[in-house]
Amino acid sequence: DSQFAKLLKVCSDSNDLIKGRLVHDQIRRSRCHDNTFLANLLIQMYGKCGSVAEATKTFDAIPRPNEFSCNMLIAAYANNGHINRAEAVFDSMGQKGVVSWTSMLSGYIKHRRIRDAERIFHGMPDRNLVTWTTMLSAYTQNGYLDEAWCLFERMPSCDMVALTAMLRAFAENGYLEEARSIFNGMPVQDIISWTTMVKGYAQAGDIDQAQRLFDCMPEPNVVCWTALLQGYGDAQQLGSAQRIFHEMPQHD
RNA sequence: ACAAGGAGCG
Repeated sequence: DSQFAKLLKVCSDSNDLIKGRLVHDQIRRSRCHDNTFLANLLIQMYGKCGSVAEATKTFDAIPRPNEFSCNMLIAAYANNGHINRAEAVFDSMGQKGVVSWTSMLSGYIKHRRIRDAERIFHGMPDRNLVTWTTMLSAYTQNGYLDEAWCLFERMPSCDMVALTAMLRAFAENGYLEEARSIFNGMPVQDIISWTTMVKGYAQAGDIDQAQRLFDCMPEPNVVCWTALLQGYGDAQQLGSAQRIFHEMPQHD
């Protein structure tokens, strides 16, 4: 059954509904057919693949759904435009943990219901780092830089995810120095924060600074290369873009 | 063992 779990995660990650259904068939015919753990992963897989009907059916077939089952279903609904159904699941839960609350928060944000998100955020019994960062992303992804910074300053703790979200918000709004100071203040920069900073310079039109930072990167991956390439494209420096394209390790 | 938050193209 850990093999099934691995297969289902691959299907989820690659949005492969066809393969996911095949795995589901295999599970049904195996002796793990009543395994709640696997059923939960099936809900997740169907949700990621956009099949709300099958996610619902799988959930309904679980004799005793646990908190994971409910949270997977909430996410499946919220991510596929059924916020009202997500609410119904949420309301039906007896004990609502911080993950359930945060999943609903995330659902409202994906529907751009920022006011509802704020209401949930302030009304929650508990908030953890993910909750705070989810609320932060509501602001950063919708152009509320002041609100984002205000929330960021009040966060009890933060990590790479929160720092990178804030870094991007500064960069996108033209505050490159503030973005850079977050970048420099990170305990250790990872590939995503590097790419976000490079992209920030490129978007601001400072392609030279983007290139300089890129040159300092320990191990640029294809995402970083593409971001830089796009920066040269936007800057109309097609010669440099071509050079970058040929310098890329795997240019396909 | 499984759930919620951060990067480019598609």
